[in-house]
Amino acid sequence: MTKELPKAYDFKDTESRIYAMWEAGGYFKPHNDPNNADFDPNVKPFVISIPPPNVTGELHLGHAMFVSVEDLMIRYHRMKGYSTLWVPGTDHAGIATQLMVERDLLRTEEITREELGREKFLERTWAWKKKYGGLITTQIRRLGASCDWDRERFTLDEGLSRAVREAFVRLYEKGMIYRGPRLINWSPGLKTAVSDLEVEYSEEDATLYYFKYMVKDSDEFIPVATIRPETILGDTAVAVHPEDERFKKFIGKTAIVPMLGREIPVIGDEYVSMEFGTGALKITPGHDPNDYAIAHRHNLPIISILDKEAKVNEHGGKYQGLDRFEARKQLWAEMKEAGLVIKTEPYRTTIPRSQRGGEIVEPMISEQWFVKIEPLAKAALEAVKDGRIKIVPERFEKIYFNWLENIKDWCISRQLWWGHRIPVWYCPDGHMTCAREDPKQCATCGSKDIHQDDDVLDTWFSSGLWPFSTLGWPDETPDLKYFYPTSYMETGYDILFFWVARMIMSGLEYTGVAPFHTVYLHGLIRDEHGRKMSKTYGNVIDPLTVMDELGTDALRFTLLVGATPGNDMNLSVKKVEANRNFANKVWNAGRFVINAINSLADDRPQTADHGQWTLADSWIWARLQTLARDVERQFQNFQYGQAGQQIYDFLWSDFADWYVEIAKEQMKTADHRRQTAETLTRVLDTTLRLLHPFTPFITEEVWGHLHSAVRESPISNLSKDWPDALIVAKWPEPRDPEGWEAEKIADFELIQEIVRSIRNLRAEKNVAPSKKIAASFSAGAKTGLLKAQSTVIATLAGLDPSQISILQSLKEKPADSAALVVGSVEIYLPLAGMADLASEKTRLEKELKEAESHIQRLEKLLNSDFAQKAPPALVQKERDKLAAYKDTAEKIKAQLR
RNA sequence: GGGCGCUUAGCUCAGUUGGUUAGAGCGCUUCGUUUACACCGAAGAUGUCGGGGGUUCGAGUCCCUCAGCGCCCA
Repeated sequence: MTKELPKAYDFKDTESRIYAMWEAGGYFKPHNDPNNADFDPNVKPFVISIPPPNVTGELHLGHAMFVSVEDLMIRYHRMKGYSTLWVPGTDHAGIATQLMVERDLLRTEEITREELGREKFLERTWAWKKKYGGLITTQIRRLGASCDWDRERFTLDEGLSRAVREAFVRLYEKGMIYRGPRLINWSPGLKTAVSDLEVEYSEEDATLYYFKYMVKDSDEFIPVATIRPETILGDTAVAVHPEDERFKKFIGKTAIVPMLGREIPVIGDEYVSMEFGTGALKITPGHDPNDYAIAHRHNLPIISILDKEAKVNEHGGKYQGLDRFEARKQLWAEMKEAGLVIKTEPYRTTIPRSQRGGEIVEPMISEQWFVKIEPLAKAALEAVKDGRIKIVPERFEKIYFNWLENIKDWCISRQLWWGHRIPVWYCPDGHMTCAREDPKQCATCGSKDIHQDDDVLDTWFSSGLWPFSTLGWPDETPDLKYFYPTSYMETGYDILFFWVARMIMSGLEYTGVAPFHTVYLHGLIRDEHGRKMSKTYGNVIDPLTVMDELGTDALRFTLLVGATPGNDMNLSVKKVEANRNFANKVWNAGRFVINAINSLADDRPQTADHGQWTLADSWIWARLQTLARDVERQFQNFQYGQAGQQIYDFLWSDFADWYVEIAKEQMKTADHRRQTAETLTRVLDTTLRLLHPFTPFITEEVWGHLHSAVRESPISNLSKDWPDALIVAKWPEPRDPEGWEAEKIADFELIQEIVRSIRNLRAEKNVAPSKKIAASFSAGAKTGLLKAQSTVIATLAGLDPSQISILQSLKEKPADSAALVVGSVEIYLPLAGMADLASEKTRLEKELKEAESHIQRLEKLLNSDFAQKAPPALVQKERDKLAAYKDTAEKIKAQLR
């Protein structure tokens, strides 16, 4: 006998213990490991690489989301028998981590990274990583993540760094990487270039400044408008539309840059819109992408007027040294004095801001490294177009195509210290040496005086290699050979371009195959009213707090069931609470079943073998099989939320509310005790298996108790092929119906309807729940069924079993009784004194009206084209319904007479 | 400017080959402490499925259109 389980599920006591048990049991490791002697290459693997979180980050709901979904995918496939591997790891997150350490240095030691020096700073950052790097993985464990921690990777590990180096050198050797001065997005706050993706555009209030571009040797001027007056200092032309009657006479003339006096040409270009602004455009190729393109067409010089901190440089004349915004103010004031100003007006426009720091990004000419992206993008496009990779939900494929079709070369160098340093060395003559191993001398001239490029690579360059670099690439390791390509890539749609697209490009380029065959994208999590969670707004939900208060399973179930693929979800603690209650329901259903099993050992009479299956037994079994089929289908279609909801409904409504209540009665009879315990066991076992990927802790815990109870019981044969832990139990495979199910379900549903209508009437008439009442049934064709189920009906509807009469028909209707009509069954409840005749009449009239409205509706339907054109089975179904309503109506009418 | 998504009960949302009385959780009303569970049980109320048009025997579901909200790209 096991000892009594507590009334409420205690997740605090359970979760860490269960996780430790799983990990110690080696269940997170693929059962078929290519590094072991007994490896079988024919066993199918299922592999996910984790989206590596920032190594120094802290758990947020985005992490909780992807861990929940991926763990569900992993557990499902593990139970299905795949050799399942989930590769965990973390990302060095260049900018974010460096900023964190810099901030800390400034706060604690009032020292900048420049003052400290590169080497020392990197030492500090590694120390920081050591200190905080384990936090996020610990938190991911708390979510129940069943990843193979022995295979954990970090993007700056030796192996992964080698992969980065290899990837860079290969591209370099193929001529797909180049270095040069180009117009890039410069983040003055971070003092580094950032890629196009790292710039966000926001619509803001700005000012449009109108001023005069004086034409040389004349009093005439061309009016020009700009948002950024300070860029006037870098103008190298004024452009007008060649057809513009107002200005075309100036084409070929010379204009004078305000305050600097520099002479620049007036050019004609069709890019200029005659309607917009003044119709004339100042051209600043050093600080505007469109102007940059125009400058190329017209061979204009390019002047850069800002330095790395976005202060005006030596090209800005007297404004040198001023911050860009300060320069704007001062220049404008002085232009006003010089009579060059026309007007200013408020203007709404899009402002480019740094995704990280939030400050305004400055387009600037700068020497950077780029990847020629077109051939890579083309291959990545093909892989999705021809179906080698499928994106779920499908609509994101369009978004993916659109991005790749318009992609520009990728700026991969960053002026940071924390990251993979660019593997290129320069000698004094400017020769470049790009090598897999650190070179000792220049490959061109042999000079020993070489130094490595100071820049590091974009963090996403290394994340792009993640699915294969984590498996050992570029070495042909057993892991790489067996587990690559991986199976699903699961992540948020917000990094479709940043990460997913780049992984696809890299995978195809370096390994020749798509790195995964399915991309599953989940949505973002918002607060309960759909607002973005933000610290300033104070609506952030901390997953750790939620787990502390309501349990991991409740959080996971909420995230999994509340979301549809690719759609954002609104989360509230209330929802998690509801699912905490569900966990408790699972616990108590389990407790009931275990008690039932344990009770088989007592000395109450029971048959050794099970008797005839009862209607309830058959019904719950049929329902369970339907559930298994539905869940399987939903999993195949990535409809995890739907699957979870159905399991929830089955367990709570069908199993707990109906079957368990009936089982209590069945357990009292010698003939049925044993089979009832068996059915309870089988159904709970299967349900726990189906539920396990959603709520792994509670299911494992309950299943463990169930397992030991069964093992020590007279029905121990049921568990003979159960494994040691649910996590590796066999997934319930769907089976085809055997043919008997529909009838049993229909019969049981009639019983349910009868019970409900009796309960309803009792409630309406305020009959005390404890009061057992008599009942007469006129059951017609259902007499046999009702007789067989009279105990069930009596128990559930609060009838006195000794005062039930079930007959084909009643000669006359019992006096002083309230009548109920359920289909063709009439029920009489002697409620003398409780039910007055007048209200009885009203109630029956209401029911009659309802039945008649159905009759009307169905007759109309069946007289329409529906009868000819709809599938015959469906038509028959409606005909049957009509017959039933007619029967019901007749019986009610008889009552009213 | 282009594209995508959302609009279903008071709130938050499900609803995938179109099948005929539209579901859940929370909230609300009434009753109940029966030996799995009050983190519970029983009963109940609540919807012109954003508006309009179309296809169809049949539309929350497909098509067109309009409106509001949100996101992505330029």
